[in-house]
Amino acid sequence: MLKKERHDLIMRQINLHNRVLTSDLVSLLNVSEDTIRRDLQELSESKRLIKVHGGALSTSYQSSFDDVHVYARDAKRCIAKKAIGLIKDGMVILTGGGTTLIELAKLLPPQLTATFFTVSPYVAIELAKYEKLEVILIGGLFSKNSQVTYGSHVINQLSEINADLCLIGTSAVHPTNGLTDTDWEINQLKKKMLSSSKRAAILCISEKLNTTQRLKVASLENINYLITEIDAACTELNDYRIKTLKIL
Amino acid sequence: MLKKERHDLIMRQINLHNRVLTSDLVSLLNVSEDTIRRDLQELSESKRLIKVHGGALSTSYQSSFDDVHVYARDAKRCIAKKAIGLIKDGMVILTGGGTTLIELAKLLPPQLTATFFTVSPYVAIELAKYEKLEVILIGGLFSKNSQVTYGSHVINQLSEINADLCLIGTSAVHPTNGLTDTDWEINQLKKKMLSSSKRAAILCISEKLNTTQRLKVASLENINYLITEIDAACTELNDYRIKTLKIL
DNA sequence: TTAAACCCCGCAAAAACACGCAAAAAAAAA
DNA sequence: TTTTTTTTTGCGTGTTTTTGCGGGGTTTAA
Repeated sequence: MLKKERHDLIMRQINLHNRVLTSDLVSLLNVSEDTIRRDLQELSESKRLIKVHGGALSTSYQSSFDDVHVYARDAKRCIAKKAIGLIKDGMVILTGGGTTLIELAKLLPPQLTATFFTVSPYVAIELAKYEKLEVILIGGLFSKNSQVTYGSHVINQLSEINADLCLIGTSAVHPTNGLTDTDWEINQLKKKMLSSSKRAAILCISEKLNTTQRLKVASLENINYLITEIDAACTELNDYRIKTLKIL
Repeated sequence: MLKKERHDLIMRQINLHNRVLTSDLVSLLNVSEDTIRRDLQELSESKRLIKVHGGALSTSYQSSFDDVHVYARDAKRCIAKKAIGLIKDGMVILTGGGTTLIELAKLLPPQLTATFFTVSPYVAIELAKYEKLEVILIGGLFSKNSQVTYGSHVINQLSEINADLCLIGTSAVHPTNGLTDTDWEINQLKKKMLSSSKRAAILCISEKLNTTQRLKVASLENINYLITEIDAACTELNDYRIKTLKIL
């Protein structure tokens, strides 16, 4: 059999089943493991599949949301990196949705071992790319606006969770008004998320500082970390310097 | 033999089998390897075939590489359209994951009003684009392989659901072995999904017909609809014609 | 911890290939 | 027809590609 044909058959298997085991290919194609491994290596190098221990995966799933334009991506990445500094091996993390959290999910250290609960399918999909993470997607009604799960079912499940750290984005932060939002259901959700975690970090690009929305989620006193893309020492953040809130 | 005749014979072989081995041509035409190699070289230069190590391929041999991301997409869309025919306003639908289901989610009629339960974040994201659909993402552990939620928590939630129609893809279908799969957890999940619905439809591209994987999900008797991209009257499907199974 | 499965690396044999050369064949010219 | 020229072919030789195997390391699951 020609090598190209073999590659073709392998790709067929991958496209058919989304994943394939090296051992299955060995018996299917009647060649040695080494040959299969070398084939997978090559196909992997040309990005036609993703090689993993014991076999290979389809690329089709992995590349769905990569090239979406993200507003202020650099700022969000900067925030994400700071937030990642809070995450240690073995922690249980609870995350909300939003582009900043998705960026964060893309920038985690590859060898991190942790448990992530999230209400965002997008975040879950990104987190699932890390071998060592346990990812739990909290289920419930799916919000068309916020693209997260919400509603009583989600709230119920959050009651059973006690995370080490909660990471959420926000619509608005204000020195006296604290954390505010526009949507009542999302508001409820964030409140519950905060109460389901020992510590909470707010990820917030600087232009949302000093703004207020209609519905209050939490006071600054209930938050442990405020993370923006600007330097923690910057005077712009002076109004937020209270004892219980660490600015990163 | 004239060179031109040889070339014609080589092309005939190529057109006949889509591929040819150098060694086969040597014994077929009783000339030296070098001659064959030179012929293939020439034919390749005039783009009549594609030369590869060990032989040559037809130019019309489209490797599945060329359309990795859209592999069998047409087939899947065809299947999706047939499956959509089963969906009526007001129904409660339960869906699994997989590319076919994602295609289906993209092709729904815009004004459909229905409730969708799904274990796939991808499907949920697509469904959320329809104004009139209620989308419930069933939460739980998120499978890195299958990209769906799974595990006991999912199973528990499925216990509380009684859908009108369950739509799932499959790894393999066989006339006697029925529905089979490779992953134990996904296996459990599919079993439960089937039992959580009044009717069940299997979405399956024809290449998966007559194949079997390690673990049994269900017999054909437990399935109500088998949907492939090929015509329902096609003889290829004869082995699947049992009273309780409608082929679309 | 151990056993099994998986992976990586380098080697060596076999297969495939490339290139020059000269004989053979074909074509062209005398 | 004979001679010359061109083309084609097969062979020898050396190179590259492919493949299986052994040894040894790593990962995984019990």
